[in-house]
Amino acid sequence: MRPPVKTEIENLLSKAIGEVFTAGDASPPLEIERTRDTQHGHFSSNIAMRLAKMLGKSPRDIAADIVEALPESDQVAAVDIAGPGFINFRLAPDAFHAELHKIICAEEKYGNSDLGGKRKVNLEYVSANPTGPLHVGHGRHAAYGACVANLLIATGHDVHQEYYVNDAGRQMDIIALSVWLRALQAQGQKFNFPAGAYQGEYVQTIAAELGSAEMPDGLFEALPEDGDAQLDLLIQRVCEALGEEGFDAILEVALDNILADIRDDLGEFGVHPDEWFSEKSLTSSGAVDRALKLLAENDVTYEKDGATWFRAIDYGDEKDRVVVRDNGRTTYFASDIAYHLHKRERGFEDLIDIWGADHHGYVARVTAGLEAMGQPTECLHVELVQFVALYRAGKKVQMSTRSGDFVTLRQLREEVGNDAARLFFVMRSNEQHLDFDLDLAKSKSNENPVYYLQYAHARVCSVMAQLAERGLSWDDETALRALPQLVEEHEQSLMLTLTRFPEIVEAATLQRAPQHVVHYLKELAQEFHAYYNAHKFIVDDDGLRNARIMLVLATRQVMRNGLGLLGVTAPDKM
RNA sequence: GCGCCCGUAGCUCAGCUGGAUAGAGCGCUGCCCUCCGGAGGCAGAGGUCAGAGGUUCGAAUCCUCUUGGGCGCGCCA
Repeated sequence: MRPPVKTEIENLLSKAIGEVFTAGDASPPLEIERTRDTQHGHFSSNIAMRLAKMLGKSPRDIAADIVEALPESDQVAAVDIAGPGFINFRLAPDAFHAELHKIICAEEKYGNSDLGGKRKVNLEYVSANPTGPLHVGHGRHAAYGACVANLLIATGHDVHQEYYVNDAGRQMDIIALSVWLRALQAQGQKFNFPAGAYQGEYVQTIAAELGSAEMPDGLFEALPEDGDAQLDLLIQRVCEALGEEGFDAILEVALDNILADIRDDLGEFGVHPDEWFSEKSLTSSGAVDRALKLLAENDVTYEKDGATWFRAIDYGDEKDRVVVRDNGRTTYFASDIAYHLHKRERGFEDLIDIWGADHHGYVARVTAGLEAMGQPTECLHVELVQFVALYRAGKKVQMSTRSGDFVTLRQLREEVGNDAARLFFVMRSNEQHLDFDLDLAKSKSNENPVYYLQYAHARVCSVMAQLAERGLSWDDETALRALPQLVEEHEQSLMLTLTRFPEIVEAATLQRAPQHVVHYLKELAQEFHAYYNAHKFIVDDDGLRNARIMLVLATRQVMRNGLGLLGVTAPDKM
């Protein structure tokens, strides 16, 4: 299969440059861009201007030399020099026709590439604490992460998607305590439910599964004022009353329930991690101890105030970090560096972490940990996702995790549907705050981008149905021969836009920016709708009709592929 | 106080990791089906790219400073 048009131009250009400047000195990287205006052709290179200083010649002279040395190509119709020294390429109609054919043949694979070269990538996202149902913020993480995964897969990376389950630590103790207390209440025990415990209704649902619970004597006696200290004491007393095993059993019930709920929720949302990686397993497998030992061997830990500290400052962090507390328990951070080391040991070249923006201070810490354990810091890529604010009737919906008063992902999905949720979550850059307009997401109007995109797809389906109704069918041989008849401006620009898709996928992947795909699809839909309004596709002329149908089918294919990357369905009818 | 992110049309945002005259959608003004789905399309008005310096052939984009907003600075996870 022939290379994408852009690659063809790149090849031509680098050949020409190699011929003109045989000297092996470092030349600036080739940059081929789409022109904004077709007045300047279709592709443009600034290479002559980049070389000007190095060669001590004027950009336009250099450009002339390069153009002179440019090999012939049936894909290029014209090359000229413009402005300060741009080399502009105008593609031959043939190039577009070949690309259209390629779209039709490649089907769902159009846009895919081997950019990644089977590189092993570990992508960790969501990783919400299993202490309650996912809320809308997690939904954004899920949608974004899944899109990045789709992009990486489409561009030939070997992707492993992971959800890190924080099933160890104090938060889990608190959820277990919360469940237990609710179980007591369900049996008629009267007491004030602690403010710091988990308030959500789901806690009572889980408590109902627990069956009978017995109130230990003096459970609430002489509790300290401080909320945290209060919880810790309660946990300690319940632990004593039930025994370690009894308490763990409750914890397991809570964990299983909540995790099952999260798994279902994500599954319905089209998000399917390959692995649910348990934090606890890092301790039981000895991975944490190994990491700590490695740090000690590298002489980057020390003892102070009864705790073990990691010299994070030496690796660019703001302060040193505790890895083993004075009570002997390892910290969350210790698990996390062990986890990242473990990922590397499993053979992943790139580790992509998707975290909440509130974790940005954590980046330096984990990077420091990896480096101190002898790992290259470039292997870690952290993407931060900013917060989501919901708007209903123009007003911000108040949410607070603490009081259990938050909108869950499931509620959101039920209200606006999976497609709208998936699209809205990735419409904006991940590092930008997202204002999620619930009314817009629900509206069946042209303002709603979900409908705008899906409508373009459905419209093509409708055209095909109409074609069949008239007893006609599409024939690719006829279409191929007749492609030169597609001379209308709408057709030219639609073809041009279609050929950009692989470049968009590539750019979106490299920048981990699915919103590029969204914006591209809007543009494609816009051009298609304009074309639809301006011209009839089902015309009497056999050739022209088939050619137009081919163009429209290619549009549908790209729309479908793009929506697929975003995790949004492409319905035939709406 | 220190660190990270953000500031582009009235509103919500793009701007392809330095390119040619800064773009969409909504809203506003005026239009377009005897038609394959009007859930659509066309045209117009609307900008000191927060501000000031700098880097260079060239800056909304990169670097400093100022300013406004968000977030973070635990032996929590």
